[in-house]
Amino acid sequence: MTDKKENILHAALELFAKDGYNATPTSKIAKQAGVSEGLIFRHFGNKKGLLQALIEDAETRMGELLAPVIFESDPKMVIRKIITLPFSIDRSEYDFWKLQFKIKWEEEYNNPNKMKPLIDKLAWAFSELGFDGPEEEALLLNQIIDSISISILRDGVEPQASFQSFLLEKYNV
Amino acid sequence: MTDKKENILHAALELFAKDGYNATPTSKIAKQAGVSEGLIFRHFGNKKGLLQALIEDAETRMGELLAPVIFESDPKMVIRKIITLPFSIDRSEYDFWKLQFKIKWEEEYNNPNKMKPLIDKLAWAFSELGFDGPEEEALLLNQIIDSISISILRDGVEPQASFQSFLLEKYNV
DNA sequence: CGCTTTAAAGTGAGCGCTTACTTTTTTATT
DNA sequence: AATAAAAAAGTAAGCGCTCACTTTAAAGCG
Repeated sequence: MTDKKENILHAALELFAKDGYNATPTSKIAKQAGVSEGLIFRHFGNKKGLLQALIEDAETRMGELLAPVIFESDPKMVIRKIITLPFSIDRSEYDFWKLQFKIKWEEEYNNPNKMKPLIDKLAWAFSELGFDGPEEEALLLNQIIDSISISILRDGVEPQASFQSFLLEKYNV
Repeated sequence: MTDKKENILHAALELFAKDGYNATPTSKIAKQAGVSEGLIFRHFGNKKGLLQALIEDAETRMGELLAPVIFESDPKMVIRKIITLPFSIDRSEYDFWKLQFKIKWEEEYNNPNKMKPLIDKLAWAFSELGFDGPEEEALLLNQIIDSISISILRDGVEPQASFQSFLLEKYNV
């Protein structure tokens, strides 16, 4: 990966996250990346290809982020780890995750089943802990995590340690 | 409001909700509305004005939807009504609400404080019911409602009566 | 090593097309 | 015929993308 190629990815990420994919012209990306417009197309084929590269990158990272939860064997720790997750996103990666959430609203990129393995794991954990309706609990917690992430990324809400504690206590983990 | 003006609003709503604002040309809106393109600009000035009209309409409707919750005096009923809300959205209005949620990702249209009155009311209800940390509970429930709406509108998840019951029981309302 | 050849990376002008919006022409109504 | 509403035609800017070309890096070889 050359420097300029990475510059393009970085600029595109920032602009897509802020203004949206369709509202961001390739000319603007090139300008911000300090690169000729043509180079975008040499490296990524077309504008969609550039977005695709960002998405694939994200899928890898999402997998890495969820791995410690999926492979955790202590049910309490599963719940604890998933609750902690959105509060531990690094600021420098906000744009990165914001784009992922934003893109879910574009039909062709949204895959509601992507979270299935996580939800299954949560259901298992709740079941182990003797909750009534572990599937429903899993679904609910997944949605809570989702919505916390959204409030942080979209609304710019400061991640509140107190709210994290509140959740940890609520689930007793 | 003439018929054609309403046709334009209806077509724009559908297309904006499906493809997004920027990806929807006015020519397509006109075609779907069975109207000449110029008429859009006669009625709404410009494309943004058309979007604005849809947003203003939504704000009114949102107020109407939340009024029964805000003015409810029984704390249990406050919780019950807000939980029931996302499950009672009429299918014919999915596009309408989908657009509202989609638009929150555009910085200039997102106003995180819009839900303040509702959250305050929920906090009051939880306080009345003797919950620990009523503010946190209010925030949490508001986010749950938000994420349920999203899963229905964005992911096309069928509203599950069983999940609604699960929540009502969980909150004992 | 030095020299040549090939390949890869990078440039920027510009093309064809679509877009939001405007102006002109037609149609309908009183 | 006069006026307003709608349709049709037109415009200019901006878009994604191509392409002919230059520069830089890598590979082949005596």
